Amino acid sequence: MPPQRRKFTREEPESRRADLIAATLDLMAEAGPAETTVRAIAEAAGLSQGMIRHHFSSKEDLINAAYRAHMASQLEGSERAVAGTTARARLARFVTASLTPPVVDPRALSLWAAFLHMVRRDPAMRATHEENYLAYRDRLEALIAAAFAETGRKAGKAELRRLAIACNAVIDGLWLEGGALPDAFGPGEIETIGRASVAALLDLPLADEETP
Amino acid sequence: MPPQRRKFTREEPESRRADLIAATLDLMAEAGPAETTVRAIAEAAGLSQGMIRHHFSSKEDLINAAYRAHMASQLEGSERAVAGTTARARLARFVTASLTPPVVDPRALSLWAAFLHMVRRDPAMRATHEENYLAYRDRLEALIAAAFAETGRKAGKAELRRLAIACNAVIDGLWLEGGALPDAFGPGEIETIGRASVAALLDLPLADEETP
DNA sequence: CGATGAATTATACGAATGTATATTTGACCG
DNA sequence: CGGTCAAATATACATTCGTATAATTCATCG
Repeated sequence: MPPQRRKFTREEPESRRADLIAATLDLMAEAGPAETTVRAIAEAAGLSQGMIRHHFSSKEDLINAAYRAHMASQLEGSERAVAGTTARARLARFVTASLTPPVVDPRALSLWAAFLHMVRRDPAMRATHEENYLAYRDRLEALIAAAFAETGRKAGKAELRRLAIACNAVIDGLWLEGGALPDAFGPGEIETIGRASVAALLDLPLADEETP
Repeated sequence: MPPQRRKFTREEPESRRADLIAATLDLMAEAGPAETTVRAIAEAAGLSQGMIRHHFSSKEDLINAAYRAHMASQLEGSERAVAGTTARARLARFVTASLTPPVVDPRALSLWAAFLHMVRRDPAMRATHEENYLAYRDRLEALIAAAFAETGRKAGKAELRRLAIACNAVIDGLWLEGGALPDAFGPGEIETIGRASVAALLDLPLADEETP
């Protein structure tokens, strides 16, 4: 009787890569970077550990791919459903989308912390990070400028910058606190406070979200 | 000729513990948790690696002690120089102190990220964390309430809570961005935006900081 | 000044990690 | 239906980690 080997089915490399990336993000978020070993990743993906280096050139390569996938998903979350008839409505929905799951999520915060040190050190990851970060802030600044223009408000370049930084900060802070202490807020409380805070910072009434 | 052994001087255990804690925080902030090994800590402290388990019961014990020391230092940073003649001045200085080094610092952000996963898992660290976090928010809410009372403003309990959350969020967000991208802001810009934002959120003019 | 003992160094050990290599197996094709 | 080859498993290897233990050395005290 020969020693039994695991049965398996052949899959497209792309599909396996996606599985490994998903398993990496799960572990990174829930167990932390220290527990995210190649063996743990392979087991979480239901594969043998050789698959990491078969589909990726190294563990670091897999981590980088997982980071890119996560960032893309986050950006997509903020961009979702920003449509609206007026600029103020678009701004309001942008804020709401940025403060709603899956953007605000313990998992997202956990991943952000897990990746921070790697982002600091690895130039490729750092580039990905700054790119997405500035894209988000520019998007916010453009929405603010449009809302101002719509209501006839004038704002200098410097003032616009300050307001974008402030709005971005309150959104980031709520994102952070909502992810760190999800039970400390009632349902919808974070989004409500976020919209009200942006309105107060801009001195611009933001219409309540329209039902799509 | 006997094999030469390192020379050393005896120190108070308390002093050695402090050295090891400082080395741990340095490594954690600059190299990340993965590089913070007992050997690296001992080398950074200029000691041999046996000292970790001689002065602490385990590496985890040392990490916990380092975390407590860091949190105490951070809280002290926010509390510094909150004196002032009026409640509004005290609030303004509290905001400023919370957005000035060493509170706002890439190192502090790095440490926060490094400790996040440990805080999630370890009940003792989690208790330390929530204690300090809520102490900070309560302090902010009390300062807001005092500033309102001073100017004759009335605010319900729920409104006070929402405003404290919002102010806390903008401070946290600026803390995060200032630590993540220190070069993206001019000197004093973060504090200025922080004070202006809190003033806008509360609809309460905050006097510029008085010279002490 | 020699004995005492804790502080310190040095070394060793088992477990776990990332990587490398060898072997097997499933699916497609002529 | 047998051959082919990449996908997949299994195993081995060197390194590093936290921990444990043995061997020294500095400082204090009678």
